[in-house]
Amino acid sequence: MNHEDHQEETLHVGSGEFRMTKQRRVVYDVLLDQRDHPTAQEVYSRAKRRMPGISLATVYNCLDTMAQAGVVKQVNVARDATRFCPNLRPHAHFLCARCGEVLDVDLKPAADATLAWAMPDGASVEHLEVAMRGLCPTCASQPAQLV
Amino acid sequence: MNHEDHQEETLHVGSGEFRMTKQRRVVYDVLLDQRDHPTAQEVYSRAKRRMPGISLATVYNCLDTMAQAGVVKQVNVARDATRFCPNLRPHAHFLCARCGEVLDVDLKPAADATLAWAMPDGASVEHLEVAMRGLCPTCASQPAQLV
DNA sequence: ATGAGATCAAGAATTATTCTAAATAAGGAA
DNA sequence: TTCCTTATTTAGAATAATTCTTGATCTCAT
Repeated sequence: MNHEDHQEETLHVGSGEFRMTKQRRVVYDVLLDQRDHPTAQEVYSRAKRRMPGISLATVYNCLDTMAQAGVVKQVNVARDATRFCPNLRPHAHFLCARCGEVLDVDLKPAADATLAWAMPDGASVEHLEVAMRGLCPTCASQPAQLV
Repeated sequence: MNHEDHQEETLHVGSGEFRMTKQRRVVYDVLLDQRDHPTAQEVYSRAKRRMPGISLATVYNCLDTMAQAGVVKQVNVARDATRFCPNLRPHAHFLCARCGEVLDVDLKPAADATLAWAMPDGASVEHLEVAMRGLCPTCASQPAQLV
């Protein structure tokens, strides 16, 4: 008998644990295959190409579940929709004001991102999110836009 | 003739310039008087006590205008409503996961917050927003919550 | 005083996200 | 297998923050 179509794996990563269902697999693969920090809507569009019946609610559920489990990260660089990324290294995000692209910016080896900040004595930081805006290398080297 | 009631001042601060109208004055004073990073709704509630006729749309407009002008900062620590603060020093924000309070965290003197990050070559950073979550000193020193 | 442009008010519209309820799928036990 | 319990998915309604629209009002310079 052939198990391949129905077998699921249970993943233990980060803080949580969750079943890798078909839908979650698709959503996760979407994030892995094109690492451009898509929004939930964008993930939904891409996921539908692979699994036409998938629903937007499910995409939200999957992203949420995986974010809880620590398998993907939620990214907020602007005030619009939350974006998602499967990069688990400690990193910041850089939104290019001209082209709109979102880049990962790695933490330098052995660096401590909180070091520059005068943390209140006794505070414990569990989570850090760094959002930068500016011009990406490509756009910065381009002549100023005439519009 | 008495000018006091109608006279306006024009402020030149940061990048922009704007007229300090009665409504903007009220909104700005609300931010100055209680520096707890209120949301637009919260600013609206407080502003109405001083100027009952003010509208929510106007509060949004005022906050937006002043943010553009660089007189207040928009703060995004969680995914919920944007908060506002009149602190113009370079600083990060710390959201206490237990009590919900938002604290300002100053940049250490002469420190560079981007130093810890491996910025792509040639990128120019115009804006940096740092959001931390964890336990504030008060909550961290409290015994663990039973519930 | 007057006219142009900025600002304000009220409510409708938009949009991201969450919630609800019912249907389906999965894993374990007999 | 077959039955049972629980988790997941789905579709659409509900929520909530924010933006937009329109007409009224205010300000400033003339």
